Amino acid sequence: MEEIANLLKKIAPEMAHVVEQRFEILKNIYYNQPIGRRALSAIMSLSERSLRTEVKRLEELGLLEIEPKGMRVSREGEAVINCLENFVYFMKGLNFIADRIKERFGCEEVIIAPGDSDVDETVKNLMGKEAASYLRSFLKNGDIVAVTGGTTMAQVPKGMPKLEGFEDVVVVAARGGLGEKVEIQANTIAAELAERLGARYRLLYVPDNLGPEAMESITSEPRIREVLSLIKNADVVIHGIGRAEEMARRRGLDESIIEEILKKGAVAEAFGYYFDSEGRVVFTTTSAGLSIADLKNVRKVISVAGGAKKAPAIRAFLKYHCPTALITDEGAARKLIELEGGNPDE
Amino acid sequence: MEEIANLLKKIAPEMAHVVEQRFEILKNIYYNQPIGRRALSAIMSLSERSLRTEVKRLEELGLLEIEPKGMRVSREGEAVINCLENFVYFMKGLNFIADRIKERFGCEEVIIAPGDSDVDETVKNLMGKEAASYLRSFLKNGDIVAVTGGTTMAQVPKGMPKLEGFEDVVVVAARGGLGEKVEIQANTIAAELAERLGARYRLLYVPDNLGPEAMESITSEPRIREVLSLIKNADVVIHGIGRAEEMARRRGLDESIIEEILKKGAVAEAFGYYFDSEGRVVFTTTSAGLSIADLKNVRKVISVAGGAKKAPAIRAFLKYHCPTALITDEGAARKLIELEGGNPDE
DNA sequence: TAACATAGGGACAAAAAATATCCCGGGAGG
DNA sequence: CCTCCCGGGATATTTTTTGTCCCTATGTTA
Repeated sequence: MEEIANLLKKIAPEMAHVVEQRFEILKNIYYNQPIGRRALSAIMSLSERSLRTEVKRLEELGLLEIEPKGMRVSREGEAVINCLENFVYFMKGLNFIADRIKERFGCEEVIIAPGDSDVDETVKNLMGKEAASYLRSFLKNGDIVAVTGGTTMAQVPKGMPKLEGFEDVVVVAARGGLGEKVEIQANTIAAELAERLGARYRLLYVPDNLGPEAMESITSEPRIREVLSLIKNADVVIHGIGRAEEMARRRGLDESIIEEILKKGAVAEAFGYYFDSEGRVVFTTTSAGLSIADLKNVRKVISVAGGAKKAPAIRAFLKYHCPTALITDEGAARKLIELEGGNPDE
Repeated sequence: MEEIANLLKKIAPEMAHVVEQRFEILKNIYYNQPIGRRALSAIMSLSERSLRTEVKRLEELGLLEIEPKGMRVSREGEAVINCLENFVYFMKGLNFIADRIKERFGCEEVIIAPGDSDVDETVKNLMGKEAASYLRSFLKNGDIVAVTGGTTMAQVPKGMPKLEGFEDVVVVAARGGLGEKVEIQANTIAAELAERLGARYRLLYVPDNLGPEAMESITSEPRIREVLSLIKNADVVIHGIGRAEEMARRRGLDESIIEEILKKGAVAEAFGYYFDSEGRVVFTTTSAGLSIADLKNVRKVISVAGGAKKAPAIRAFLKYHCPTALITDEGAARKLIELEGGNPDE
């Protein structure tokens, strides 16, 4: 397949754009159906008119159904979306970019979803799907899986089909820490993922930023201790990476502390740790859960994060610790190569 | 590969067309280089201007070199031609057409070269190559191979690489019959094919249309008898199919006889036999060699014929006897489906 | 050497296609 | 009932493609 994609790019590079765009349109409709032209043209940055001509084509090709309620992708269109994803991957040269990231940072696996989640929310679905299918590829019954929160992480359980045979898997939140919307909290994600896997789950309720005494008293609770011990023995960790400032705000840190963190050059956050652009830990929230030093002992670490804006954060984290697998998107991946002084397009 | 071609046709058929056209252009330049725009636009039925834009693109893509002497395909262009050929096959849906022909006429194998040899002489090369590679796939040392003449058949030895290990193969002309240009006579082709295979060959010099007495005296010659016995025991027959009128003229039949043959509805000729559109034998030239009744006993029969104009002739022959393999081209294959009341494009 | 054929490429008008903009009637939901 | 969004038609404008004609360079032949 890769050869054919390269061949086609050689003889008709325009085709890449056309195919990518149509794929993008189809995908966006799929995730928002039924949707109208105007709404869609707003989501994608495309003039309504040019979207209309494309849509008309897609309808003629039978990939799309246009109803008074809006547009929906046809049965055939769905099939095309699924098949096309891999093809678009090669068409965009993402395999090449993935290889370069692998080589540069030493990851075992790098998976890049086409698109940029900064621009197109649906790309997060793809990342979730990829993370889920990667997890599935090696997960054994009896494993302990720790997960963190975040909007991207929230897509991981959604991308996982209902499975059986994982009754002895335990999914657990990697860190305490609330203060976020419930649907993107680690605990929620852990529960959802467990449900998909047919596995068990354990929740961890430890607020961020407790004082030392309060922390001690909470972590001495037997139920909490039990969960913490699970976390320490996690076989798999799936986690998001955030931009330092954004995460600090979302976690409700004091403005003075935020200022201090940023002054120290923090650009990335993961597990409640803040990293500067060289991958050094510059600040730690006092919360219970997975300690970053434990990462080395974890069998599989899966980092999931995308969006061009997050590229510096991803880069910082990769410099600190190279995960087993990085699941990202095209926007972040291209930017990452740029930050490393390369040109994504060869 | 087939899936990708179908996918591409589904989501961007215009692009598929562009790829086909560029491939066609590249191929035509390759077989005629160095060639100018005007000459090329005459060969292909394309306006000079539109060819010019395409050519410019191909040059920008580095597949083509434009020199004062004319255009030539670059080294990379050659690679693209080679790799793309199979892909174009699926893109044009030729596999689908081939399957339909197989099913309709019961052939074991149908191979379709892209293009139409009526329009583009170079397509005959492709047919020759396909025939050669098919022959190679099953030929055993010790086999007897009988061949006929014709312009298309002449491409079969040219498409055969020099081989070893076929020292005990004997290639022989299937029918006597001269009156053609030497380079497309069965004897010439037999000799050439034998040379490529590293095999032996035997020639057959029996003119067409001898009187009964002359025929008898010739066929009683020991050397002739020996060749005839080889032919009767042929393991493989590779033969062309011609249009009845054209062949009758080329063989130098009397005008009155030609008229009579055509009156009987003859449309096809093979081995010196003439068939009407229903596949009935309506006339036989009196010549020595393979009798058409012997076809049934031949292990492998390979029919090689192409060009939209020949479709009725091919159809007639297929109705008489379904060969093991039919090697034809796109023009003939599409027309064949049409004649059978189908639509080549589904 | 001069005439000739064929090469690529420039220029420009005509045609076609893509694009922007606006508006209309219709159905769903408040 | 009104309002909002839906698809789709109509039209003017811009951009791209296509058709035509001519020019000059280069290599070949008489």
